[in-house]
Amino acid sequence: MIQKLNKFKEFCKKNNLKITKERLSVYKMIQSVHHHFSVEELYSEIKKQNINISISSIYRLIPYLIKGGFIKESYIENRNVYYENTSGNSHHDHFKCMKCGKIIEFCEEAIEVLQEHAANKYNFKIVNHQLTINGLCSNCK
Amino acid sequence: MIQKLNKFKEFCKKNNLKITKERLSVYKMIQSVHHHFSVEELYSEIKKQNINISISSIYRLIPYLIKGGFIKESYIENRNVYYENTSGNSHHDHFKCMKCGKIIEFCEEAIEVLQEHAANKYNFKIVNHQLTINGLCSNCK
DNA sequence: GTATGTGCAAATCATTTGCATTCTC
DNA sequence: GAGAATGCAAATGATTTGCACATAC
Repeated sequence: MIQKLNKFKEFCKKNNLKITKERLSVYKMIQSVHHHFSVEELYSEIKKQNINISISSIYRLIPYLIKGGFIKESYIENRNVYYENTSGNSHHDHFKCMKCGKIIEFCEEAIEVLQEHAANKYNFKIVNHQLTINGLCSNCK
Repeated sequence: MIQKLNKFKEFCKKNNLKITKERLSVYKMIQSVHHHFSVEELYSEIKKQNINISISSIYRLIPYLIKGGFIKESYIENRNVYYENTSGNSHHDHFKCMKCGKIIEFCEEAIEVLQEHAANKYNFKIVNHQLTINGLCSNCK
């Protein structure tokens, strides 16, 4: 935990970002949220703890958190962008039920291998990917 | 061509949608656009042909076109949703260069097979999917 | 002390909606 | 002729930005 916090502090220093209580509170919240979150959700969670912060500060921090590899864009629902903590359990993709809206995570190791294969053909260097499979979940189909 | 147009007309009838010149002009434009398009782009293309239409009418038609399987959401760039004509060449996925923004289409048949495999495990019925691989293209890496 | 970060309120911008008018069937 | 579709202008809602004040280093 402390190690992670230090990693974040290091990152700030390297990028000439000042370590402020606002930034720390966002970072800590991201570590404690176990699934996907939108900026709006982060904001209200932090507010619940009576910590003062403006939503603009969160928006301003997000690009740095992505750049530093702390979070990544996970999927987009309606017009809301959802992020996820990258340090969580390994990579996964999503099934999204078109009827009830449920999001199911899954992991299929072999898909990643094929992606590498495709990327090589195009001389493309993969950084990350997003795969969302739309359809009907077991309850709705 | 005519066959396709008839397919659209059939669809309208089945769904109690009136066949208007606005809807036809949108449909025709979608058939003639060969790659990805946003609503804004569709709108300006149609305008270029001196056809009168309001952008709201396009927005109102999009959900039906998706429901009817004529187009599908392809990817989201910044805050713009891009669609593609589903009747075009077979399914493909996208590489997106994080530096220059270039979008490269690719197709890796075997990935689809693995998706089916994963879906079976979860008793999930696949309708479609979106896979975007982010990274660096050959010029930028 | 200076440059950077913050909160706030106003601006953006894609998309949606209300409503009066105009069409399709 | 009735109900649906359209265009327009105004509303929405997530995100961004300008600016005066506060803070980190």
